[in-house]
Amino acid sequence: MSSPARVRFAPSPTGPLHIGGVRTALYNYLLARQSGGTFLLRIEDTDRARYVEGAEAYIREALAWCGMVPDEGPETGGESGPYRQSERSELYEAAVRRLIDDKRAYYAFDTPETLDELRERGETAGDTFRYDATTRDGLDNSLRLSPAALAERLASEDTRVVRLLVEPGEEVVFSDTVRGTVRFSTDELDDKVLMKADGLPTYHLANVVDDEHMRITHVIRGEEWLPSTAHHVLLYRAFGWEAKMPAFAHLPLILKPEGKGKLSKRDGAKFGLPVFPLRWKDEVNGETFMGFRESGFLPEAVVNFVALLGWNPGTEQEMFSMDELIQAFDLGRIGKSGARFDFDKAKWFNQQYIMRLSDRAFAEHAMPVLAKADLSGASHGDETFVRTLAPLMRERLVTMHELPTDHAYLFEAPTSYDSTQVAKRAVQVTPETYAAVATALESVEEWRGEAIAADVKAGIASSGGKPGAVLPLYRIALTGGMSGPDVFALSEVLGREETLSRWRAGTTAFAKTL
RNA sequence: GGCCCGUUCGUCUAGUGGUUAGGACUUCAGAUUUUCAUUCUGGCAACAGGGGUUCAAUUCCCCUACGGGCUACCA
Repeated sequence: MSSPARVRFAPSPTGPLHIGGVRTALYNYLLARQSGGTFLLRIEDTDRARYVEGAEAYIREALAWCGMVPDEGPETGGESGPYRQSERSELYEAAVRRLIDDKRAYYAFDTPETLDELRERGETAGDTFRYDATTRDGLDNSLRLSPAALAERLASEDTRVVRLLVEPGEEVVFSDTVRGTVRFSTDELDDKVLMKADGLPTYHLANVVDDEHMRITHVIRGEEWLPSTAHHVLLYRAFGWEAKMPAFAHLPLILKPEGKGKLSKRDGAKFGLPVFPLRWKDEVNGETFMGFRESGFLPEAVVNFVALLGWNPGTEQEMFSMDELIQAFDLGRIGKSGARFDFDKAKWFNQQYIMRLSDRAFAEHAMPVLAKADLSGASHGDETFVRTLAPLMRERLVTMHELPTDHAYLFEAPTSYDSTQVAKRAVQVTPETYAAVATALESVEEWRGEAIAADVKAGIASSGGKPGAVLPLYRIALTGGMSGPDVFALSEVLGREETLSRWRAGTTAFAKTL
């Protein structure tokens, strides 16, 4: 076991956390738990324009649902707080001042419009404009200003940003736990903005400063950050923190179920599947995105599924509890290539977890789903009743959602019958047999599956009926169709009265079809 | 376009300088279940292409192709 890791999950509250974010959080969490370390949540809310109300609460709830409660964070507090970047401004200001004093950063007064224009012009000329050693001298920044001129400029109303001074001709080399040695030439790196015109830091600055101040040991994040890691290394270097820089691990991205590109929130609607842990409603345009939770998924299944997207233990084990994941997880075994989001596999995991639920847990998971379902009668609100359903239903549900939809007959009498099946069987059955079955049901001594089966079959035989025709009808009378659990076990949980009532209603209807 | 990263069955992946290239999902067939599901058995199905290095490459190197990411005063 390694020394205690201090890791952070650092989302930006610009919307709901999608499944890729869940995985990033999970890997951080696993490393923390495995090493006896600390998992912190840091909210990177430095972009005021994209800030979304409710996103932070969503993130917290999603993490909690998945069983990952941060040890430190905006809610829980901790020794490294505050945990929202918007509340840490002094730290960034001090850091930036230090960089400027050390001539590792400078003020730039160029307006966004000027820069846009330069970029556009570059594009038409066939090359890319970059704010760097080759261009900075011709731009509006403090590098060539005398101290007096700069002071005057700073006192003015002009907007200004602070940029990192990147020296050309150097090589930035760092080691990534997933990718190995990665190299960048500073010739390719631009003078990244560190402090925006609104006085808030950019991701790059805030991230490095916070990771240092929070004594983060491992930065585990998505692959989209790999290119900018070069800048981050430069920042660590500029601050003199390079020796205690955290280890980096850049995770491969999660790709769309089909087609090209990384998974996006639109893919949920496009493919009719959830890509978020929890449902999310966009308050601005009213759009709703489905969540795994609301789609009837168990958090354990989602965690298990997501854990194996890009990581594997090297054994053939696929089912992992959180504790087992903590035991088995290994940063070094994370794959390098992007993993496609395979919803079929997610469903399979869910089915596996539902099968392993105790009767009680089954009912606990089913109740909220049933409460929202449009079902008549009261049985679906009766937890004791729902618990008796567990042994019959556990092995035939992929998600809990199917309980009130595909298996509504558990809670209410069927409103229609599978007519082709009925037509095929009803001609082979006499009214005497229908009556004999009803009598048998009435006289079953002990209302239990085996006894019901024995008596019903005896009734059919005594009336000269064919079991092969009657039994399917018995099922149809109870459920409306041809699928579902063992009919006699079902009869048992439904109770004598309900079973009889459905049988009578069914046989009446069957007789009419002749 | 530039930079960086990647490429084993349809999908997630294991794996090795010499293997019948393994597992899981999906799918197909069969058995069990007078239903469905589960379970079991079996089948289809992969080392992107081209050059090297080597007695031997899926494995090591190079190139190409393809895929992905980044290229914002967004993260």
